[in-house]
Formats: sequence, C-alpha cells, structure tokens
Amino acid sequence: MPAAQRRELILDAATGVFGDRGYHGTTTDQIAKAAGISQPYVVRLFGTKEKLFLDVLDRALQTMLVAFRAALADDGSGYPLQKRLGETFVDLVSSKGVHRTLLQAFVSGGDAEIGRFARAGFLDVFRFLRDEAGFTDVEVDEFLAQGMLFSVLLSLELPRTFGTDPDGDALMRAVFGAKCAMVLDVMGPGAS
Amino acid sequence: MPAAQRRELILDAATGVFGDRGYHGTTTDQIAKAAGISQPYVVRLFGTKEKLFLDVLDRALQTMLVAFRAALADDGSGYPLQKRLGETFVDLVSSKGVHRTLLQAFVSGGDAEIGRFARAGFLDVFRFLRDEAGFTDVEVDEFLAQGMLFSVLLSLELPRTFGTDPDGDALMRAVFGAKCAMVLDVMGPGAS
DNA sequence: TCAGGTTGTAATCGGATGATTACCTAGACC
DNA sequence: GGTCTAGGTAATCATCCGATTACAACCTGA
Repeated sequence: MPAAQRRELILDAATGVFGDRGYHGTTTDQIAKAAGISQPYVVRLFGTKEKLFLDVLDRALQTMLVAFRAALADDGSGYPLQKRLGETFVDLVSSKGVHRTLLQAFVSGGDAEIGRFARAGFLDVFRFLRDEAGFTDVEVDEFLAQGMLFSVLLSLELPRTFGTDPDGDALMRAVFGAKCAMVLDVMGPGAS
Repeated sequence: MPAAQRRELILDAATGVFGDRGYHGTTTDQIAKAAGISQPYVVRLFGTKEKLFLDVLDRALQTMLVAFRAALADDGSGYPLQKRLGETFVDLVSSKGVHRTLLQAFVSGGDAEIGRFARAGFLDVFRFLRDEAGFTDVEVDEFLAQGMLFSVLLSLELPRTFGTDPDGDALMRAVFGAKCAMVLDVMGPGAS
C-alpha cells in the first residue's frame, strides 16, 4: 500500500484512539494496532508521537471547517444559519473521534507545542463564525458554548451509558434534543 | 505535620498539576515537588495515582456544589438565579485548578474507573441544577454550555496569552464579558 | 538480472515513572 | 531510658513506551 494512503489510515485510527484516551494516555502501539500495522512504522511515518497528534488535530479542524463552509454555501433550507451550522456540527459525530480529539487538544493548553496549535485552531473556528458566518458576539458565544457542552458529553461517554440511569437519559435529551436518536445510533451502547 | 493536613496540601497541589497536564500527563513526582515532599510519600498517603486523582476530583466537585448551594441560599441580590449561579461558577477561578481539573476528568470518560466517577459527578451537578435550583431543561442546557465553554477557554490557556492576538482578546471578551478583568487577574499573563 | 527505492517488521535500547522496600528521626507514653 | 508509633526519605525495582537499528520482502526500470 502506498505511504500516502497508509498515512490516512493511521490518521483515521489515531483520531479515534486519541479521542478516547487523550494525548498522553494513548501509546503509539495502540494506534498501530488500530491501524493494523507495526508500532515502529507509525513513528517512522510521522517522526514523533507529537507530530502525529498535531497532524490528527489539523485534520480534525479541517474536517470541521470544510463541513461548516459547505453548510454556509448551501443556504437553501431557509432556517437560521445558527441552527444549520449547529446541525452540521452534530452531524460530525459520523466522522468518528473528531469532536473528542478536538476537545482533547483544547484541554492540552498547558503543553507548549500542542497548546499553541490548539489555541490557533480554536481561533480559526472563532474567526470563521465571526467573519464568514457573520455571527454577533452573543451568537458566537452561544454557538461555541453549545458545541463545547456537546463535545464534553461525548467525551464523558454519556451516550454509551444511555439507559442505565434515568438522570443521564434526561440530561442527554435536554442537551441533544431532536438529535438524540442520531447520536445514540453512532455513539450509543451498541455502537462500535 | 499531621497526615490529615499534609493530605490537604497534596490535594491542593495535585488539583493544580492535574488541571494543567491531565491525569496521564502528570507524574506523582510533579505533584510531590509541588507539595514540597517526596514522591513515595505521595503514593503512600493515597495508595495509587488513580485514587489520588479520584480524591482530587471528588474534592473539586464538592467545592463547586458547596459554592452553588451557598449562592442558592443567599438570594438577597434580587437578580436571576441563573446569573447568580453563573457568577458563582466564574468566581471559582480563585480556587485554582478546579475548573480545569473537572474538565480533565470529564474528557476521561474512556477510562473505566475515572469515567464512572466523572459521569457520576457531572450528573450530581445536573441534579443540583434541575432539582435544587429548579432550572428548566433549557436553563440547564444553557448553564452547562456556558460553563463548559468557560472551562475550555481556561484549559486552552487563552487568558495566559491575552494581549498577543487581537482575535484571542476579542474571543475572551465575547465569552467572559464583564468578568474578563477578574479572570485575567487570576489566570492572565502575569499570574502565578 | 541486478541495483535501488519503497514498504514493512523484529528486536532492542534507554529513559521515565508508579510503586515498593528499607530505613531514619522525633516525639509520646510507660 | 526504652519502646512504639507516626511522619518522612533514599534507593531501587519492574514495567512501559517512544524511538532506533538492522534487516527482509517486493517492486520497478535499465
């Protein structure tokens, strides 16, 4: 298999594992096994574990921004932009690990290198909302807040425990609303 | 020094370090140095690093809930409960590391033991808002969302980089609003 | 066919780190 | 004074993990 294609496979696998366990919590061997190759090959293709994480982070951000820009361009549906971008964000659960990996990066602000990239990435999203989507300060605040709560609940693995605690179910419904079923389909108890 | 008092010192120090670097990213030796004692003593007082983290997590949650209940009882000010609890939450920045440690726990849902405690803790907060504060579903959602965004920006260390990027400053002002100066005082570039 | 590049692995190394052990010191109590 | 307990450390162990090395298999073109 050509190296470029192998890299994509590894980035996919790494997005999942890093999202699960965070930067320090995942080993290059876990990523290698998830990608079906050997551990030394992972580090040879990316240099270091840190560079791999930064590549994964960059890819996750691009995935999100590309989806946002597509939603912005397709303004057919008629209902508010904030709603449309919100749904676009939620729909990203199908790109497994993107939300959770981004959040793992965002909580790594204390790390010098990862922190710089994470802050820059967050600001990219901010600028998109303000400058391209035309959001007001309040709209930006509300949108980011909902996005962060959504991501935290995913990282908490609350969807996976759905049905085991009535309060957990109530919280899920309060936050995810109409999208609850869709989230449970991808991240629920039975999901891979 | 009596062991009970020493434990509190260690829990204080650990709250800061865990908040900075996450569970897997911090070493027991870093905590020991922050507390001014030797590494073996840290693990002897708490058994394992995981038990120490769970103690830190529990303590951070109690700190928050105690502050919330105090704000709930003191209903003198006359303006809305949501606002008052929001300010209480923001004011917790003075208890250094509480927000960031909680968020570090919340993104560790993939870890079996820590995940269970983190989910239980989040649900404790949810129940407080719903049952004690009497919030509606929408109020709960908005409150938690603002809280998570606030915590993420702290973990990103955006306050520490204030003044280095106009967009970062704009984002800070959009999210923190009137509390911006207070946050910068505790978490800003010049803070410890 | 054979030289060279590409894809990939097995073996291993060295440093970091959580945990354990063995020990030390200072008071408290008799 | 002697012993017992509590508070604390130095030294060390065992394991994990990222990285390196050396090498194997397989194309591909001259």
